[in-house]
Amino acid sequence: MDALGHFESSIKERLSKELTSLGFTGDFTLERPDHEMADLALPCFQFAKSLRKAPQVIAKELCASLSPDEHIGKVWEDRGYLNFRVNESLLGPLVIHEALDHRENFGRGVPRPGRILLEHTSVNPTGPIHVGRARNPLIGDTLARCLRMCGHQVITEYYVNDVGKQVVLLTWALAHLTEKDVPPADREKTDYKLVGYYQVANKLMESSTEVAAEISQMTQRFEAGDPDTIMNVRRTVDMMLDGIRESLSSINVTLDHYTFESQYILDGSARDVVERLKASDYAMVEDGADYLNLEEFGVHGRDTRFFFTRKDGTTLYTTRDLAYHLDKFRRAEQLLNILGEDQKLGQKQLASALQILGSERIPECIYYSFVSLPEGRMSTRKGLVVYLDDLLDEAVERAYNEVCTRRPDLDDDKKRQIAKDIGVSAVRYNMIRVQAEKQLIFKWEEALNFEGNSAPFVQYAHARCCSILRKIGEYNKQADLSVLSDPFERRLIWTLAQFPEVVMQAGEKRRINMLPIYGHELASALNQFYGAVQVLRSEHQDARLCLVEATRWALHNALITMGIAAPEEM
RNA sequence: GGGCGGGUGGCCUAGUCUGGAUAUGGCAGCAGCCUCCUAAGCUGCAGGUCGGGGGUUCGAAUCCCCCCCCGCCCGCCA
Repeated sequence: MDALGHFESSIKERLSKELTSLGFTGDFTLERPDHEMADLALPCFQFAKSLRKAPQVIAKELCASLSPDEHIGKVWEDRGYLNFRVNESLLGPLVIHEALDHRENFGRGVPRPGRILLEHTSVNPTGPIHVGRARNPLIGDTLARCLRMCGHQVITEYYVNDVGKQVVLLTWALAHLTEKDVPPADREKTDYKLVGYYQVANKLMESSTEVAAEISQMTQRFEAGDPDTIMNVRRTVDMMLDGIRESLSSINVTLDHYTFESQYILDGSARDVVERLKASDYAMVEDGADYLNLEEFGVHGRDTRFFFTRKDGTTLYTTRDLAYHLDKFRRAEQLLNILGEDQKLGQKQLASALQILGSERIPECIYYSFVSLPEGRMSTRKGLVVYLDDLLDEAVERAYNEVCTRRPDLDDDKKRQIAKDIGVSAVRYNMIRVQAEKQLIFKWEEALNFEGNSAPFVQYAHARCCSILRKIGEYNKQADLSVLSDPFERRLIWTLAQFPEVVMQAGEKRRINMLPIYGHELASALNQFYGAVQVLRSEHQDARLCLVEATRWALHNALITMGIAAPEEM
């Protein structure tokens, strides 16, 4: 357990004893109020009824029976609350040494059993990734980092949609068209180039019955499981994926595995799912097409019918997704999916079908709302779209201009490196700082914010720590830390002490937006300390250096957990 | 029509699961702070019917009911 946890549980235990002797048994809440007020607080209103005493009286009685000890620094009563100040002469040294000893691992949880397979991104490989879709990899990658920091073993995976008319059409296009048939691409990247081929082929298919027939035949061969056709399409998709991977990599997202949907046609497991579902009590047939009746599973109205084959007997996307989930459960104990909010019904149906198939586990899903533009929903066809690559370029360029005006002393390579660290991070931070369910309207000025609640703000605080530490070189890490007692130092220590708990909560509750919130809070505490307290050449230099370095590690680790660079200079 | 999710100062947002003290920050605005460890910073001011209405409670942004607004879904597509 982390330092703060020891304090909290010790105080809670003592309270529990005192409450029992007053006649109260059961659970109670101990809260962390605003730090100005107290470190921990016990609202005594919750005991008033069963003890038949006024809250103020209870608080006073508890206060009288509790004296400061190893963990309690101060205890007092205030309008029905029992307030605590933790024993700061113990907490400070404990937390600071914890950070100084563990450095990159400060805040890391103990290893936990069981593998988590986290599926994220999984965008259809039909074109470059746009900012609407980018929310998925950013949430997924950040959650993966966070869970790993918590001590979990996490495998990340992209489920590649290489089945369907769109990708077949694209494959046809690559076989029958050349560069001169298509308009020039916006970028020298495969995902941009392929879009032109797709558009031209799509027009051809609409105007020519011959082309349409060829594509239809290809699709049929594909669904019949013809290995050559499937591998051919897969090669096309892989080209598209190269471009997507490049974009993901530029925002610091990489995935462990890519699983192709067509695999479940090739290996017959989608067929197995069909056979097993057909044999179930919930299976029905309409006009040759099979479906499940999910009325018993709480799926209402028209949605109760969940089709898993076409009338020609071929499998559907959802059937293959079932095979995929059964496969995933063979590879991991726990499944996590990051999905757009449009997938909710499908996942409900999928979970029901998994139960029918006898699976004891279902995936846990995290849904996010779509990112739209002020003009409306993003649409490639309407040209209402902002590509991730363009956003990143713009962010890095703006960051470069900022670096040039602020740090003319640096050489150009250094400036470019810092610009990249800052620009990319600003975009990442802004996407993950808002809870996933909230709908997001993309605005350039917000996405490129470098001040206030932003990545550069947190990075800047980290760079400030590094700058101080760089100037001093060696210092005495065994300095007496009890001298750290002014309000800014105490505030910083208190915030620092929260870090392990924040990582744990962010991971376990799947609320990664706690990370940027905390990062901002810690950076803010450091900046206030920095403005008010002299470190170098001060009376308490070494003790303060310990605090600065401890803060440096917490900031560093918070940034890395968010997938954000932690530059030592900016 | 049904289901799910969101609604918090001009704008963005935390807190809602697990009810508690003056509702968290940021942006924009106004007023200050660089002979001193990086001013991407700091200090101060101003700005709020927590969508609306009922209810439960000693106490509601938080729980329950009704309503309003916004988003998403309701294909033998993927």
